[in-house]
Amino acid sequence: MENTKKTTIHDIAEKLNVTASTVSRALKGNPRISDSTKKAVLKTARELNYEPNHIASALRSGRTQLIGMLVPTINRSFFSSIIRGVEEVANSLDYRVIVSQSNEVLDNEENAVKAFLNARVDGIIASIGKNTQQFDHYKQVLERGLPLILFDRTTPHLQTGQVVIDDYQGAYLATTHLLEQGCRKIAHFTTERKIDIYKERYRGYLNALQDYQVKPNEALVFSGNLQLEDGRAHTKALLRKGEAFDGIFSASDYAAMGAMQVLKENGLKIPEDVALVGFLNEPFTSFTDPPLTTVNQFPIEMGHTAANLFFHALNAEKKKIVPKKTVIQPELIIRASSLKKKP
Amino acid sequence: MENTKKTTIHDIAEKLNVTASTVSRALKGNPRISDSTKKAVLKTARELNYEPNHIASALRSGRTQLIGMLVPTINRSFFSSIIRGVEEVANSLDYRVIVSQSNEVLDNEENAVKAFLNARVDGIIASIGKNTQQFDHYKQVLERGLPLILFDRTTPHLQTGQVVIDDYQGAYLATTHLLEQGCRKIAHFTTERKIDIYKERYRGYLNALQDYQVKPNEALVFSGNLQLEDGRAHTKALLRKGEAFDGIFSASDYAAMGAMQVLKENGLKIPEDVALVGFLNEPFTSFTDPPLTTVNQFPIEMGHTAANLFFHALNAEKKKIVPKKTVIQPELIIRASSLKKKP
DNA sequence: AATGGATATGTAATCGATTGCGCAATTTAG
DNA sequence: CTAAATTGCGCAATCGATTACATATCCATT
Repeated sequence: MENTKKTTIHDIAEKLNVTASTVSRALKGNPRISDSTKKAVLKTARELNYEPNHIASALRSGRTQLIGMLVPTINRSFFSSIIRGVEEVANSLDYRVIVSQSNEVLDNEENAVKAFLNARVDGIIASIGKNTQQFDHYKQVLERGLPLILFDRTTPHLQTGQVVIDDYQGAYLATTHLLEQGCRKIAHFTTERKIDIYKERYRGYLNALQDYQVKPNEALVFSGNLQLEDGRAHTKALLRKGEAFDGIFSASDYAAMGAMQVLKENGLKIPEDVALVGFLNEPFTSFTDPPLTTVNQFPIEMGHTAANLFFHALNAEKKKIVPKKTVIQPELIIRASSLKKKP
Repeated sequence: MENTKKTTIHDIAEKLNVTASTVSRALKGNPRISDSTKKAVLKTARELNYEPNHIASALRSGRTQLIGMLVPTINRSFFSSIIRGVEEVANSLDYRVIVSQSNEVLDNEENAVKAFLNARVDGIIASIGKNTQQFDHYKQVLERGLPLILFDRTTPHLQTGQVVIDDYQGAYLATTHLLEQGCRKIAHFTTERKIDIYKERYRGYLNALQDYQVKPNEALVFSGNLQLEDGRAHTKALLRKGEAFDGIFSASDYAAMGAMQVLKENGLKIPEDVALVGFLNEPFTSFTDPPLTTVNQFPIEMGHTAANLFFHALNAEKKKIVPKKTVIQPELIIRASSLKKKP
């Protein structure tokens, strides 16, 4: 209904016999404009159902109020929760979030960043691909002076804001918990991937063992892709080898789930025979039987933090702030899969 | 490196001694430009590392290459998968996707739509809130002549493109499957919500019973919010009442999960004593014990379809096309929770 | 009365690309 | 060989808001 034409500041200006610049200033609360005209402008703006054209504003001012957000996979709980967290903060500040996914492919990653830049986003929040070793596309972002915040999957090759959880601590908590439950032969599922987070989890595992005077056993450490099938294969290998084990700390919930399946198929009791701990708090972990003990990464909070860092960097602009790195402390969610001693 | 200044079509024009309009046309492949100048333009564009400014283009042309996507909750598997599907198609056509979430709150929904319009998106793909009964904000989108595609949660109050799954058929398949497994006293978990999809599932349930000459029993139908706790409560109520039942078809996986928990807690065997079928194919359903039979809604494909409808509507523009409604056929995923007869 | 300084608003360029209109130059038709 | 059509490109306005700079008015100061 009403006019199909959108009203612009010129329409308001005409109606009030002032110029568009006055209207623009009035709408922005410029102190050089008298209160009376400000009021009048606001009033007719409302009457004419004025809505600012962000595109025109963006062209002139160079600020689009858009954040480009790049994740490996949109439809994975961890990432979609982070998107949610970012969206919540961005929305409250009248910013909007463009999402793209890389599917862990460098080419997609580069194209997405380029598309973001062409869309003239005000900055980028991203988690880098598993196999990405080349960071020129991100460097371009920084060279343009745009804020870049990395989360979860970060790299030391980029001097910029980062949000990660303390993977070491998460793994340490998980392993310590197994040790406290009486486990002494604890297997670990990890990956060869050159991502720091898995190295950190491995380190946490080793240090926990050390702190309990348990000698690490290389035969209990398995490397793969941390998917369900990997967990199944590792567990079968463990059983086949006859290597004694009474606990498994998997760096991924999926692999832990694979272990749970194979253990149950072989008539082993969880946690009595083998206690099990995963990592990431995937939504399914509370629904397994027994429910899976895991490490919560607080993804929504991670999204909030990433967004806050983003806006901090955005406001600092040229002031050359030192890139901030925020480390979120994980939480061990203890469920039945590892709880031998009833409290 | 290089210039910090972005190169524009004017820079290219200057270097070639032509005007910006010629450059613009050349880049767009306008047939009125000779092949030789086109080649020259392309060449220097590459040399100068030219990247088009979408904002400027958007202001003049009125097309932003942006799609506003509104979902109730970003971090739910069903919705994030649809976002993924939309993003895939949009990306391949050089469109970008802005996401927002309503959290099922009308106010958020209205604000998100308004924000999309202010960002001058080329159209909107949305799933309406559970409690939304007021559609003026969507009508404004249509009045502006922008494409609006609704998915999953739709309404007859809006004449526009829609993508839904055949909820009736999904429920019919599910219930028929239980009947074929020998169940005759099948409970149903549903909701009072005024959303068509649940009514359709109820209808599918009833019709399947009818086709098998099973008389519906009102005492076996439970209405709630379809969350885990609701499923638990309904199942406990069933057991308490002593109402005999040998199967449950839940309109949600979460409620089905609640049922599974309570049944197991009460020493009942699944599927021998009670066969169980859910709806939605939540990721956790394959990890429960026993794995949960459920109905696949093909969310990624639904996203693809929504995006395709969107672009169809976008290209049709003023040609006043009849709003298309696409119905996706669901698939029953049969797992151990309902499989009494081993095939 | 002349000068200075606020205060309030106007002028016009600008952001970068797009596009209707116009006009040469060249080709084709008759 | 001239008129008409086509080809290739320039001119300039435009999208809507922003902003550096200029200007006008009014009051206060000396």
